[in-house]
Amino acid sequence: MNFGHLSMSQLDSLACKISNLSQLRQFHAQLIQNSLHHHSQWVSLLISQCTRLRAPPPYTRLIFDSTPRPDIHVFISMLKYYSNLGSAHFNQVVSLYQKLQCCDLRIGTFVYPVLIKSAGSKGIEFHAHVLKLGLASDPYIRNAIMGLYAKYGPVENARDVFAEMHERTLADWNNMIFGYWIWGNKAEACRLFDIMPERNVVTWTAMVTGYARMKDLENARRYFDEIPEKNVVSWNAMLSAYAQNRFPEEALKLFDDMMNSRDQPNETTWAIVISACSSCGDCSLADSFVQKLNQKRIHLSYFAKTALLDMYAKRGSLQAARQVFDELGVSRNTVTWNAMISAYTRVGDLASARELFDKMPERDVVTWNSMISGYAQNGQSALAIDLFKDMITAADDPKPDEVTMVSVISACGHLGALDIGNWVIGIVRKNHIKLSISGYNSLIFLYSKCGSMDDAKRTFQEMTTRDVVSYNTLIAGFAAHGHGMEAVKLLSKMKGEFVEPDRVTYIVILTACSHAGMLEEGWKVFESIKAPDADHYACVIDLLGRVGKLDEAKKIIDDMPKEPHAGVYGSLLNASRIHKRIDLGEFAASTLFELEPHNSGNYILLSNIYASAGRWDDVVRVRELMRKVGVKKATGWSWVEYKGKLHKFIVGDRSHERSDDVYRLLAELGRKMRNSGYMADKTCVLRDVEEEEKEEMVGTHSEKLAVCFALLVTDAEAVIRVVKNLRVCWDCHTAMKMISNLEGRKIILRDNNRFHCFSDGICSCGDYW
DNA sequence: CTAGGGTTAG
Repeated sequence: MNFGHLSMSQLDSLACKISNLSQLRQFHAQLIQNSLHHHSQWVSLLISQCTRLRAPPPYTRLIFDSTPRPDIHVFISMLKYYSNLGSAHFNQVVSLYQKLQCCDLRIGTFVYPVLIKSAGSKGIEFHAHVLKLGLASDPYIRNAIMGLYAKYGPVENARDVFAEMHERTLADWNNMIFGYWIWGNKAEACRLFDIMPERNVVTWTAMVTGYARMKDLENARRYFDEIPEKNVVSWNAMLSAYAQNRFPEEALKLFDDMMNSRDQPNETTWAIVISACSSCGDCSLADSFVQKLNQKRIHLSYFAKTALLDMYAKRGSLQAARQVFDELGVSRNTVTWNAMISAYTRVGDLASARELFDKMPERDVVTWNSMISGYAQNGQSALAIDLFKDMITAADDPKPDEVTMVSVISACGHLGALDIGNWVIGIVRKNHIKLSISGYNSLIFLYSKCGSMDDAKRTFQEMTTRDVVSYNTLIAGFAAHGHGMEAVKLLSKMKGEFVEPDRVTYIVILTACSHAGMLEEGWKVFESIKAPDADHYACVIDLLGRVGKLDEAKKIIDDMPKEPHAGVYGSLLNASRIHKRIDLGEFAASTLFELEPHNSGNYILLSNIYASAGRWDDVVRVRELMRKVGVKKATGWSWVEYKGKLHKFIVGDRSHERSDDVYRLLAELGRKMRNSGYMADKTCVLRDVEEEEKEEMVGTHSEKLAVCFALLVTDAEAVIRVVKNLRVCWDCHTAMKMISNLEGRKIILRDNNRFHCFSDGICSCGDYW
């Protein structure tokens, strides 16, 4: 195609026929080829097509930036483009405005409404600006400002501007109604609806979305059915009302009605329908839709394709998701990238997620949150915190929001990093981030995991509304500290406040009872569970097993209505170790070797049972079995927080800068221990991984390294807080008692199970006697 | 009117 001999009006009608992005790109290429891209009118036309086709921001911006001398129409079409995107691109808009001022163009007042609308939630920042310019009384500017306050609040400002208006357009009424609904003022919205001089389909649709927002689907439907002349938007509003309120089946039923009406679905419709399928969990239905769309050769917008991507990702078809992502090419926007990143983190592929994260052209809060929570949820708390630090130091990047903070606070909790946690809480305060229930829950988690139960309780009490997670988290904290009674009390408190316990509640309550040795209370709770699952059985086996009722425990396993899983036999094996029951230990272990042959813990437990009975041949046999199967003893990390940094240690690792001092102190402590009569106990065998450290005391476990580091750097009054990511074993526990006694220090060790408070050679936990 | 991110248990 050659544009050279086409007239302007011919080109214009050609541009309006463009129906997708690749055609747009061809058109663009043709303009460049014919050197027409220097002409503002063509650029402006091109950008309006970008708006119509919802082209991605980087592409559209590229078109704008490649224009040597944009005129006012190019600026306006670019601003309109941003205002149509819906999400705020404030920085871009500001830079456009600055550029506009530099361009020595005559700026008419008609620019300001567009400018205000295009800046999204931050458009209000232009309010002061237009006041300063003395333009605030311009009717069009007033409309824009009113609409903005209606959308982003405070809605009172919108009301005031609305009240002072001399002439109100239908759009003003609609905006005001829309604003009242956004801010939850149903009464005012309905009042305006009743008194307004005329209504159009937008008005009715605003009522539908308003009621949907209040989750009042019946009224939403009532208004929907009354709409005199529906359009696609009304249908879409009702469809998404169903989809977002978890009635995907209703949505799909309505979609059928829509197909039989004179309104045909548009791209938005497809986005809603696809996400409805995705939340339905009905893969085959979604597939049949996609098939139908392909057959009819219906073009899906990048919006709908992002929904499709997410649907594939949530169902676990990562390749399909990636294919959609790749096909989107230049049409990808931030949301597409974000959806793909979270698709990867969901399956634990952090490397692929990070690769995309680093490659992305523009990152928003959700991008950062996806990556940070990706790390946090895959056990990489330290990386989550590091990335958060990057986020707040990066100049151009978005400010953290509540979701960010929830992930980061939780990460600090997992690490037991209270100093870093407090620093994070300081950032929450400084940035005036309002915490919701989840935010408070993460605080309770942080405090519980750091041993500050008073703060955890205080946070819990400060909450005006608590959900089941609030209770579960605090109960889990009590469980880890051995506070069984407080846990049980909370269970009745939550019932009194009509918060329904869920399966996690029962797990944490049973754990609490078990740790506190509260057999009767625990049993009562277990019996009250309506449909106990295998996890609950594992807890109750642990409860019985710890107090020595192993035969009863075994009988319960035999009579279980459901198939017992590894956790159930694990509880039995552990109890067999505590009570030296070789018969049951062998039974449990042999089952476990079949269920999870690569879990080294089971082999270690069994060999410890044999060792405690002096059956060394069997110990050797288990060790050989491990070698044959190819399992190695798991090695765990331990760390201490010192001066806002985590100092991590692991068996055999000497990379820490104070390692030489640490090992020297360790040797010295070992000598002191032997002199005071401590003998390496033979019950802790299978210490192969620690062979290299034979010369030191009983194997050098990571927690001993961490404690020695803390002894070196902290003063004598400070409490030493160590966190280990595995369960502390018996001989190390004994060593901790000795160290606390020898050094006269209080040591708090949190393993992945519970708290151990050592002082004067005694530990608070009742686990190792 | 539409797509993406968060808390708890063993």
